[in-house]
Amino acid sequence: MHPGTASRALDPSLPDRVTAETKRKVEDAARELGYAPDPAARSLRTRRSGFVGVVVPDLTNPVIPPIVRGIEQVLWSAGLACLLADTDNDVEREAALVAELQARRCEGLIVSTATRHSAPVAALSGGPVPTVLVTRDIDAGTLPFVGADDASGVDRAVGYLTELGHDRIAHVTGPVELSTTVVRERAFREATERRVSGEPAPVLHGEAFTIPAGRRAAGDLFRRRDDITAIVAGNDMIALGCYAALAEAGLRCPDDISIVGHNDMPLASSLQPPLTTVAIPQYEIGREAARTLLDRLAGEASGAPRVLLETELIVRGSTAPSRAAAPSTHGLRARV
Amino acid sequence: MHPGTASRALDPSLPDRVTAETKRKVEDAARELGYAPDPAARSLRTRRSGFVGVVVPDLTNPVIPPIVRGIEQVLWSAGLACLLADTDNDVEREAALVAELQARRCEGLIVSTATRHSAPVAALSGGPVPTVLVTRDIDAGTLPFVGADDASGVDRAVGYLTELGHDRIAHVTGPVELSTTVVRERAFREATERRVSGEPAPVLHGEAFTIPAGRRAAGDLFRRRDDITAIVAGNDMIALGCYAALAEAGLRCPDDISIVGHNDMPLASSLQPPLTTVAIPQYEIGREAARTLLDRLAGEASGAPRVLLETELIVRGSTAPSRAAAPSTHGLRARV
DNA sequence: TTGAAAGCGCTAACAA
DNA sequence: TTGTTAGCGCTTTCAA
Repeated sequence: MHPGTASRALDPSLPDRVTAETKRKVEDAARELGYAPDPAARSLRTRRSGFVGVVVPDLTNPVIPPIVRGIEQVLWSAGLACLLADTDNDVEREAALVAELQARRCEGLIVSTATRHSAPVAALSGGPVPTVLVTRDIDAGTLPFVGADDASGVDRAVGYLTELGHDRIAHVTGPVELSTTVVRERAFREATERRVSGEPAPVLHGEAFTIPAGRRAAGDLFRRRDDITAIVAGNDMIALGCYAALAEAGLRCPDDISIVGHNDMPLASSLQPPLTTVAIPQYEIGREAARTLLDRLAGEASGAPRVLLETELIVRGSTAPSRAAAPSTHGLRARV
Repeated sequence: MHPGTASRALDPSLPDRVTAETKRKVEDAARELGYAPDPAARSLRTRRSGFVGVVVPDLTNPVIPPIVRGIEQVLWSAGLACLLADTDNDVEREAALVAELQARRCEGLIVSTATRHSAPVAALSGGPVPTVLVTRDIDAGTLPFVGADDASGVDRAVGYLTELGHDRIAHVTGPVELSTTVVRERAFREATERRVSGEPAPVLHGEAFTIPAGRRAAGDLFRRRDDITAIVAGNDMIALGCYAALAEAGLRCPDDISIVGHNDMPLASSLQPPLTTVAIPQYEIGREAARTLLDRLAGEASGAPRVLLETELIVRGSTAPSRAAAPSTHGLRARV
């Protein structure tokens, strides 16, 4: 038996390069000897490493794991393994890990970036390793992006609130360094401009997608305005921060103020009150990002497309008709 | 310049194999040319792949991500990359992924197994690839294990409940296929046996670590017993299931029944009531598992040690003094 | 259809 | 200390 023949027999991509007879014999022998081709040698010869790098900002952020699962699942079934790298939302770490992943000859990269300004990520466009961005875009817009259609989700949220009679709606955002914040904020401004008369709706910036950040920003909001009857939160953690600020201000949700979150993270329905939120198809986003990368690896696509998957407004207990609709009990006015 | 010399200059493990002068020259040239050694060729020569496989049962399970982060962080700083594989709690998938990871020549494996009976995982012991189990052990006990000291955590939970005057305590477990369930259940039986007089405390089995499973099991419990005043839940999701079953039975937590969870998952403090729970050091468990693997890779350890990290009882709002302490208002008796 | 041979890029052993 | 050489295990071209 000759190594070349064996190699041919074991290669499933070109069948019938050998006799059925030889093929069977080779396979039997391989099984008997517990033989499996050495990936390093194969990789050296074929110039393909067989894995892709997956860069995430923080695995502890509840939006991320389902996305990673989706990615991982599609990639494994395409015969590719995932090298996982967590940047901890740190641009320097991100730069180091991206470099390391390239040095390891990943065939492709799927990145959820630390910030929309990330230079190391932007530098990937036009480079040798095909890259797809997931959930978090960069300003440059030069790389393929797969995420949720947050804008239409926010628009629907604002629409729902106005249907409930709210006309004093505020937005408490996440960190401005993230594209998700920018997109949601713009969508909020446009939606309120279109649907609510009067002066522009207030927008407060949280410095992170965390409960304390949301609480601080919402606290500021309540100190400045006592007429707000509804809040669109940058995400569900921010919404939880709003819950806390509300409680501190002696207000109740949804009786005094309605709140809408974003993402429909796990346990959103177990909170008190259960959170009305814009759900994004996290798992499907991951799968689609992986598929998009596979297309590029196959050389079947180019450019920097943006794939936006549909969102859904999940109505739960944190939203209710505005009491401001009846002017005499106008929102927070009651307490001043 | 000769390739051998360059290779020596670039190898940080044996310093001073070359002149400082040559070393500088080589490094400059490398930088200028953007040269980085090809990992496949290096791997082929050195017989080291430079990565380890990380097998998880479900990245969506809130206990897992912090552990993976810990693993990933320690491993990266040791120059090893993580190949991530999610088995979705499926033994066949687990078998396939473990095989694939071995075929890819992982230097080591860190596994959180799908079940404590997993044959493919058990087969890893004594095999060529060093393996460390994390959070979930196998019955065979033949592999190194790193996890939390659940037993003492459960013991402390039961102790705390008895201090509050509870003497009718039940346990709603997770799935019996997991070592965590077995350990916690045994600890519960021993603790109640030691601290509570009378007949053995009731134990109900949930079929998964999910809210519906906890709800079903707790519902069964309430149908069978109306004297229970406290529940030790198999984990926090089971505890949430208990919340639901409680509400359905027209009971309140902690007024009628106290509940203690396990893990202190994210948002446990945001639930209503905030969940009293046994916290496990998830991140540190991951780090320690990675360190344990590194020891084996360095050949500095053998055997199958069990490393148990300390737990902590976090007291929140789901536990309160037993009303049964005052016999006339004895727990659930009030409603029958 | 199969055999033979070359070579992917590196590192380790040996020679100078 | 540096240069030279061989070979890791595979795939692929070319020849038979």
